[in-house]
Amino acid sequence: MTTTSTRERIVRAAAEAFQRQGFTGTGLKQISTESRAPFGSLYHFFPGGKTELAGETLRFAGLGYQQLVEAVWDAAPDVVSAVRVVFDGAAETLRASDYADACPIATVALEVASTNDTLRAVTAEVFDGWLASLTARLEAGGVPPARTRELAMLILASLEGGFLLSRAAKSTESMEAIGRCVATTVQASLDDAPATTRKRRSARGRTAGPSGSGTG
Amino acid sequence: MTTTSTRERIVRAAAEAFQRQGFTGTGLKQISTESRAPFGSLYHFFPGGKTELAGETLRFAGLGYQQLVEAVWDAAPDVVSAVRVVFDGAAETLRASDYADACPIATVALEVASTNDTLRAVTAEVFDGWLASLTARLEAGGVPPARTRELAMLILASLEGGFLLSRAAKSTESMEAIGRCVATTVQASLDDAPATTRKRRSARGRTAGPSGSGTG
DNA sequence: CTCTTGATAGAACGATCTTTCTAGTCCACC
DNA sequence: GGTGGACTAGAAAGATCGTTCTATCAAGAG
Repeated sequence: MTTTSTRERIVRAAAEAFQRQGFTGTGLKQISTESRAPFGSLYHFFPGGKTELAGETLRFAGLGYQQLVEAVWDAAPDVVSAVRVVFDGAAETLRASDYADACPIATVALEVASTNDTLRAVTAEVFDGWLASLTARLEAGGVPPARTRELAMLILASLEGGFLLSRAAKSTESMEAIGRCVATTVQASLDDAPATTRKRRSARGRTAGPSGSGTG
Repeated sequence: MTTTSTRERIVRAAAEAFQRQGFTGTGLKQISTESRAPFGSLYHFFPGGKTELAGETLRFAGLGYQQLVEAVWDAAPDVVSAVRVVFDGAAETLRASDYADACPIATVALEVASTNDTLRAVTAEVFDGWLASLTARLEAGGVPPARTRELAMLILASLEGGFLLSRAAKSTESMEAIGRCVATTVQASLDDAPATTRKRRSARGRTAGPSGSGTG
């Protein structure tokens, strides 16, 4: 209990702080306070200091967000409505948190891209994981294999860009509009596919139903 | 000469530093050193301190990037190739700068979104200007007015997301793939348009020519 | 000439940052 | 039942941060 508890509280508090204030904008003292962990414990669990803590935090938050998106995606009846639900969910999260909760690693990723190669590599790993997850789901949903990876990149980039624009404007208009555009593009990739490659769960006229079933 | 020189050197040095290291990651001392401006001059020209300097820097860099994109866009023969050229140009800039030069305000925008409402509002203004510029150019290029704004949002968000993914991965693969996807989507919006609304400069089979003419 | 004003130049200040270090506490295990 | 290792707790150190302050300089106005 104790073993996971303090360490996990630190990582969770760090994830939240890094997400909202970035890497350099977050002090270890704040993490110590908000996690109710003694200051010395930070360096006990993460001897590598702030960089090691941030690395672990990015992996933790990255995996958590991936699982969240996967749960929402897999509950949707087809890839097109999955895209819609993911973007609408992102918009809802933004609204509910007053535009504080967005991508847990994008802010840090941009900050460290040119200043800390260790952390940059971690963010690249996380994004790669997300892309692999999206690519697999697109292919399972009937998107032609030749297009799954570039569409996964489009979805992820648009989502990240949507977070950026929505947070700046304090409005989810862009996130919702972008979601519609991307959903249309994914739909088009299904229409282009030869009929033989289409699989179940492709969207044919049916609109997104309520996402009642699934992992929740 | 002297009047603009020091002040402008400060803003330019700040723009570069903020772009690469973010807001909290950049110290005033560094800006003073790299601009070869006396430290006192920073507070002479920007009595509001770091926030005022950052605000001016964001507006300056935002306008500069807008004009750069507009020049590239307007040199293209149609909207679809304009999108391609913009994304390819972004990829080229990333490569040429070893993934340091990307969007001049995205990093700061994410950093300050939840911590500094003054600067957040400035970033929102800049993005609004970019969106207005893109929207006008899409409409002039024959995109149905009902879709220009959401497509402008898609283009901008995808470009920003492309910068994020490309910088993290130190590869322009994503930027290029995303550009192709977005170009296809814009093309589709032209195909959907009733023939009467199509204007000159719409892409019909012709591919992107050399971008010889224009503002340069 | 003096006075004024915009700009230069950097010292000083208090706060905060990351890292390191030294104790003290708790508990499992020999 | 004492001993070792994991964890707690926070002080100390050394650097850097943003801001403020004073002093100097250059040049045009009266």
